[in-house]
Amino acid sequence: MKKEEASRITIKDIAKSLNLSTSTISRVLSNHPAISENTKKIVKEKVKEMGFHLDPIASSFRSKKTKSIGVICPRIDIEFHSKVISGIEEYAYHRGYQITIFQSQDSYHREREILHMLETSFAAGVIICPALETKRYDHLKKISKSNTPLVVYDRASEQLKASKVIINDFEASFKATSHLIQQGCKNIAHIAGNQSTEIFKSRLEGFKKALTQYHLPVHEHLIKETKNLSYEEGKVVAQALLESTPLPDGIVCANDYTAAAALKVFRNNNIDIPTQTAIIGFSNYPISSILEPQISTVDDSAYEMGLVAAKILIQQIEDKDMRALEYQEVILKTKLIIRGSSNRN
Amino acid sequence: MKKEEASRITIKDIAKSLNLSTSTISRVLSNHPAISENTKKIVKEKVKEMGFHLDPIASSFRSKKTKSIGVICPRIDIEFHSKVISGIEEYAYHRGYQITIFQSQDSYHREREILHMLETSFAAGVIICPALETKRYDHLKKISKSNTPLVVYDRASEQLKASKVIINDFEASFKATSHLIQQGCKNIAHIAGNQSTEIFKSRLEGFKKALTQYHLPVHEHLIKETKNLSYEEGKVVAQALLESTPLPDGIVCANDYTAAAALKVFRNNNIDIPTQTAIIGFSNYPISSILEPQISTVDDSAYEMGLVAAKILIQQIEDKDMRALEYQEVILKTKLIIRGSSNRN
DNA sequence: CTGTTAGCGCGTTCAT
DNA sequence: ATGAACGCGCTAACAG
Repeated sequence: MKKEEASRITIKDIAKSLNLSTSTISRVLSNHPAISENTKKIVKEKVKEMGFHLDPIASSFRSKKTKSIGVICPRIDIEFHSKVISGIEEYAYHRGYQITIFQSQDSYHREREILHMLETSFAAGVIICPALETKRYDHLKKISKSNTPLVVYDRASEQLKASKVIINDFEASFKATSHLIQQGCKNIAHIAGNQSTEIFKSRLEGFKKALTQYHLPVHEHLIKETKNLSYEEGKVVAQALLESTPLPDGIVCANDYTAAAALKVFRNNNIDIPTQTAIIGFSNYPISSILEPQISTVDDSAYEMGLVAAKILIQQIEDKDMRALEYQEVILKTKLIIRGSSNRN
Repeated sequence: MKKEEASRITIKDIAKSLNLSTSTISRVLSNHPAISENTKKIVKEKVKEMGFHLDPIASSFRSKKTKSIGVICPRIDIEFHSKVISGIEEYAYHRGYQITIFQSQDSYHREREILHMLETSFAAGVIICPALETKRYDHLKKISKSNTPLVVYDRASEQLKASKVIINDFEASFKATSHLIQQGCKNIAHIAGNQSTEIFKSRLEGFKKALTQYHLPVHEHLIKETKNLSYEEGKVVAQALLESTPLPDGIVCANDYTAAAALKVFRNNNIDIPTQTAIIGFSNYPISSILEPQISTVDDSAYEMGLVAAKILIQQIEDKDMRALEYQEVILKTKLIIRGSSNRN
């Protein structure tokens, strides 16, 4: 009695049962052009009949290529990143790629470690939002030089020459500020993010630019920097703003948590929003549409950012012509969402 | 002139440079017992000196084992799941595992497809929160039988015999309801989740049990089922509750979005929260602590759920004794978080 | 258009 | 305690 090995069906098995060579099977399975329509059909039928699937590991081993995209973000459970990743996964899935996710926890060291791992495991490509701690970019350049396509999203330093998907934070903030000015605000404050991060610098710059453009003075004491734009920090700085005279009649916040905090602190002190002070946030988080009044904000296109990041990455992976390019930058549209907290009409 | 191939260093290279065989190197690298302390030391030094790393693909190819955990969830950008995944990643990372993430989009078909993929790519294990559509579990049983450890989290049907990490939804809801009763509520409503999902059924059951335990009547017209517990749906059913007489003096909501909606609708109609109507939510989402008054809720230990899921999965992967077990269930503690929306003292 | 041949880098016998 | 030799399943020259 032969022992019935319940072992995996291989390319060899179909080759044998069809009196063809393994290479032919392999070629059919990888859509090689030089294959007759007829054998193509026969092979595909047999493959289905026998329920065969390529062993992806063996395949990667041989070709030194995988279908796996490494994604590195600071933390997965931050709304913005989870939306981006959702977009990446959705696009990648339909293109037959898997995504492997890592959290840098905003640590430069951990980020390097992960990148090194990805390099030695033949990741098809890497999508990354650099850690806050990251100020040098040689590890990114290194993986890029090792012929692994790289796309950076959101926090993309200008020093870093690599493909990027970003929003125009400067312009978004400029638009938000201009909107408040158009609502009649003349003494506008800004709750800013950590100024060691470029996107928050840009938001501050956009804010200032709008003021000067409309010939309004920039008051440094109305610009409050925070460490991480948390709700709690927001309350502290909002309290400080509340005590400045004259009272700011508008606040541009670098995210929705601080906007929510400002809204709460001001309302608790009987300042009417938006007539006495108008408020606008940034990111379009769920809370912004749940609070009363709803908070105006800038939609940051997070899901779309992930979609596009995956798209240009896969383009670079699959299209050799694209590899010739140094890099490409995609700037996504942002959308001003005007709600009760700033609408005086 | 020799061509300097910048090719990967292999186990062979260190073998040669040390006059040892490749098997010895391999053994050192996998902590084989039958190796002298001395050669162990020598090899390890050389490995470090040459900056060598095992090729994980070749290694997987040979051993039919990977260090990759497949994670399937409905959507990544739902707060609960992003927290769970964050916990999984954190634990897995420190144990040397990578996580590959998929979204089922609550589709049974897509879930099957992913699972099949995972099976043919030798995933070390799988962590899954089944899709809403999933009513049959043969695909899960199949992968489990194929010797791939499986852990289910959150939505774990009782029919499904597999390792699980869950919270006791029944008890959590019971506690939440009891709390309202202790605050003096006697005519309590429930905004329920989709009753085709077990966890939401359990929350409804826990709600009913608390009422009967305290000898309060269960009024069916005060139980409002929703499709997906969205904020918008919450507003609709809250409006309906507002119009019922007598007015409910307490509302137990199956999540925080509907609790936020109830809060808003009731307050807009000048019902004082919590004195006229007390409200409690479920999940401890950020909004619950930002609204005014803050919403009482039940913390669902999402991050910890991920941590534990990864832990018991890796245990089953690495410890053969654990494989002998049919399965294990872990029930996590939930914590009642009492805030302004229900605290009448 | 198709077959033949030769490994990829590693883990694992079976020797010694 | 160590080495020699084999082959996992597949792809990619090179032929023909």
